[in-house]
Amino acid sequence: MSSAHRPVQGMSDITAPEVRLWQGLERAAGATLLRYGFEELRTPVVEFEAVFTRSIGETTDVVQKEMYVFEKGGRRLCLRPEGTAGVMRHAAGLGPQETDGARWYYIGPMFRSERPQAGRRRQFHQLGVECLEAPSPLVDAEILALQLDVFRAWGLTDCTLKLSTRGSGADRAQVAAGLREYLSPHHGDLCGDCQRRLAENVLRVMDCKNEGCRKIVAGAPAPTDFMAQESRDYLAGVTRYLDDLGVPYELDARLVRGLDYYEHTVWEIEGSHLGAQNAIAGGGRYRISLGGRELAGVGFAIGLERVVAMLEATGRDAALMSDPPPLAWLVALGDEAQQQNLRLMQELRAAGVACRMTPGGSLKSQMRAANKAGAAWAVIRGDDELAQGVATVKNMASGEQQQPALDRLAAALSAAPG
RNA sequence: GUGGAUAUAGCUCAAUUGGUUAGAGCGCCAGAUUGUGGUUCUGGAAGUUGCGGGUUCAAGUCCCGUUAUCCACCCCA
Repeated sequence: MSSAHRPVQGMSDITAPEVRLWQGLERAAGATLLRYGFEELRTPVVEFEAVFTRSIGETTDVVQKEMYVFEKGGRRLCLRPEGTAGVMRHAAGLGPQETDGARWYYIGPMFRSERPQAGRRRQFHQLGVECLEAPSPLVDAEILALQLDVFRAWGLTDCTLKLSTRGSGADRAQVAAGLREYLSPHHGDLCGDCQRRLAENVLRVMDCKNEGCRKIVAGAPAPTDFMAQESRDYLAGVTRYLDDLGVPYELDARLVRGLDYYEHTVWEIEGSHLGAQNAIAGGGRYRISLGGRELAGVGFAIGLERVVAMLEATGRDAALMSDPPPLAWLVALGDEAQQQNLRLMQELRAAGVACRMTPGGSLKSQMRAANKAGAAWAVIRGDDELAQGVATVKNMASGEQQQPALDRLAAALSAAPG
């Protein structure tokens, strides 16, 4: 395996038959999203670096060490590491009457320069939605219901919704200060990572897998204890609507969302059969200032590689894949038949029949090619057929043969193979 | 960015304490009395053992470096 024919580290080709699963995912999700009034928005993969640094946060790992940044024409550009910021960049260029109540979804590749592992690629794909309606627990609940509806459309019902709140911008400082106050006396007992987190991102300490840290964290006050009543009421509103809709969820005060723009409702969806990276989606309410406009919305992003992995691990991938149409394989005996088959093949395609041919070779090798490709029919023509104006049609599964006239050939091949 | 494991034919894997020309299964290609695929039989092609150095009479095997893959950490979908 030389590097000449290998993709870049952490990026991969998606080939048949798996690519048909990807097509099925898009189809099923698109149908669900349309019922919620979402339109697709396709934004560029390349954006100005500032689009992300300003919204995701200068100090986040995504910005500091994971973005593919480059300079072109004196401008700092980058490959998008996530979808929300680009959509908000688009929205910032519109007037309020165009963004108010806007509902967009996107699907496409994102790029983060991390070390690949199970469920983590440098180029990965997300399906996300952004909803710019006026902030309300009702909208948050609806978007959560939508997300689970998308998963249901994919046949994924064994997912766990973990829900929490980040509070308002003002709350965040209170939470961080409150948790630091509790954790600081235990500084020496925390793991090395957590000693660093204590200064940089206290919430992450709550999420640590280390045994000793977990014990300390177990006695810690909940982040919500440091939030304003208003923020707690907002979360209570979301859960009330979720209860009403019969949407199951788990409140998880230790849930951490890494990007700066989140406020209030945040969530994560955990899948199964996935290894260490078991979150298949994340979302929340956010507030982003770009181009002089402040935009508030709620949305989520689904990691499609992880969804694909889960579908494949649980054997539910086949249900989403549409079978390719029955294939007719044109087989020629002799140059004259070969030449006429090319024209016949185009006529059959125009009539809606999927077909291919082998550009030469013995009858046996052409038949072998037909079999290898999984063709439903072999359409054989030699001097006899040309003279009689017919084609010999062999059903590859049953071995049965018939000889329809050429004007009835397309009809014969459109019928389901026996 | 850090750590562990791995790297031999298209694929999955062998190859004794370092010892002839690196093998097998599957797959691929061709043939088995003139125009028929799959099963069977016969034959064939296919490898700079990831790459580069080193040790040795001798390296797929030992040592160093490097690249990639897988897994985990940090972080995140």
